[in-house]
Amino acid sequence: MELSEALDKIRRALINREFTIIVGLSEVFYEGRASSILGLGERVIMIKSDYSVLVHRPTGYEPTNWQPPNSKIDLKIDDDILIIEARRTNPSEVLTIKFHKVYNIFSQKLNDDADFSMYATEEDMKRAILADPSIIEAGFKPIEEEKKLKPSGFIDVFGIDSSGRLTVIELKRRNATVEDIRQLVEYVKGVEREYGVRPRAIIAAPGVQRSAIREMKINNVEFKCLTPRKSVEILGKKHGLDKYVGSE
Amino acid sequence: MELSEALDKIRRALINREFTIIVGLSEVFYEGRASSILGLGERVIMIKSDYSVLVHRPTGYEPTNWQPPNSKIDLKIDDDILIIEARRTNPSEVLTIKFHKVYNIFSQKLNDDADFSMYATEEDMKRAILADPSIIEAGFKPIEEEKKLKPSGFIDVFGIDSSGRLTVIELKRRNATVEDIRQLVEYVKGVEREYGVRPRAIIAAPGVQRSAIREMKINNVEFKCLTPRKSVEILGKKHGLDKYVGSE
DNA sequence: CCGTAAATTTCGCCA
DNA sequence: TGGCGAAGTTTACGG
Repeated sequence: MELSEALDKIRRALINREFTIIVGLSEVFYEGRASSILGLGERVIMIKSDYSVLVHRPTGYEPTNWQPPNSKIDLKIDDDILIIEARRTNPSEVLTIKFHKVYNIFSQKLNDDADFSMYATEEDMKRAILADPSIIEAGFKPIEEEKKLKPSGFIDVFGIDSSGRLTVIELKRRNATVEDIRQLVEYVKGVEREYGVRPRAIIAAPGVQRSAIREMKINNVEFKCLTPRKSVEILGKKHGLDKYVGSE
Repeated sequence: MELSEALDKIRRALINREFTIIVGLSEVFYEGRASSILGLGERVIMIKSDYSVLVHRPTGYEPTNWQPPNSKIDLKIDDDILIIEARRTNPSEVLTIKFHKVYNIFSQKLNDDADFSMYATEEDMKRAILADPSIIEAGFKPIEEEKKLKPSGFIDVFGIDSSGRLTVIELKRRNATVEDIRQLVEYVKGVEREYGVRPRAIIAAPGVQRSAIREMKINNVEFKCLTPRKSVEILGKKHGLDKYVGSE
């Protein structure tokens, strides 16, 4: 495709805030928080209607380079090269894409107002505990969620156990790491500063990494197995899902 | 576009491991580590040559749904709906895209063997200190990089200061947070366990968050201002890399 | 705006 | 393969 024709097409598409996809042979440069250079190769560039820019190579989940929404996009042709420059400020960053060849351009105004719902998040685990505190243990009573601690941090679930002892619960939707345990221990210290008594500490997660177990023993952290999936079942959302997705 | 024609096109493209882009009206379902439902809307689906799948809405950096490389992709038409199913195992996850309409399909084999180079990373900061330890302070001598600690963790740079005192340096390419300071303090404790003496602790970063300053004072953590950009400059003077950086 | 933490984080390194 | 930590992390939700 002629580069001048490509430039016109892209310019029109951007003015109309169309979803724009450019396929071609390009080099990519980035300068901002870091710097990067991507040599000449065939790849796909997407410019979305919010003026975010993504550079995708033929493999991998992540874009190699990008610019977030509301970037300022400039187009020009220089020395038979189509240059797309996407700038943002704060932090000041510039993404420069140099197309040596443009194979194909697609652009279209896309309409997408659909709801996106995600289940089996850490938030669902918290809601399950609040809905049925006995899944932690019999007699557990939540006092507060997202309790703010003095210097910094938020306790996921703060409550009292059946013997009236203050209890700090940290939730993780994946196996807990040593870092997660340290975070929980910091919360324990925060509660101790505020109340003058050392609370129980419970990590509620699907599992615990080996290295974290050591840290748990040292700091008297208890483990309660709780998975995101189980939490969703407790919340009774499973039915809403499996009419769409076959359960096996 | 006829869905049967679309299916044929996509099937051929996948067999040939072409970069495939499908634009149309779709619903998206995900079931695996979590679950999600995305209602009917116009969006762009990319299937890369490594069989990774990305679902992009008209705005935002992130794909709303995806499947990583090497997913198993099945196509079928059911009730006048084109269904693309991408499965992976370990963890078991399935992404289901239901196209009610397909507006456009692009597919092409893309060739991209280019090098990707990133500068001004945390790794560059470490290399800069090893190349010129005086940027930490006069007389500083690195002993070890990425020193492994007993229970867990790696010290970025481990060394001795001009008075012979053990020194632990934690690097951050961005302003240090209270979590970063706590991580550093854990490393200090690890060194104390191993050597029986409490080392100096230095956080080397462009800056420090307000809340982190409190944590630094409590734990006697020192701050040394070092930016990724400055580090690259130092490396450039020593190794002639500056022809890549700052050339605009 | 900063601060805090989640995320289907992903990715890369290394044992 | 699993643990460990960085990332131009991004995104969301507070104050």
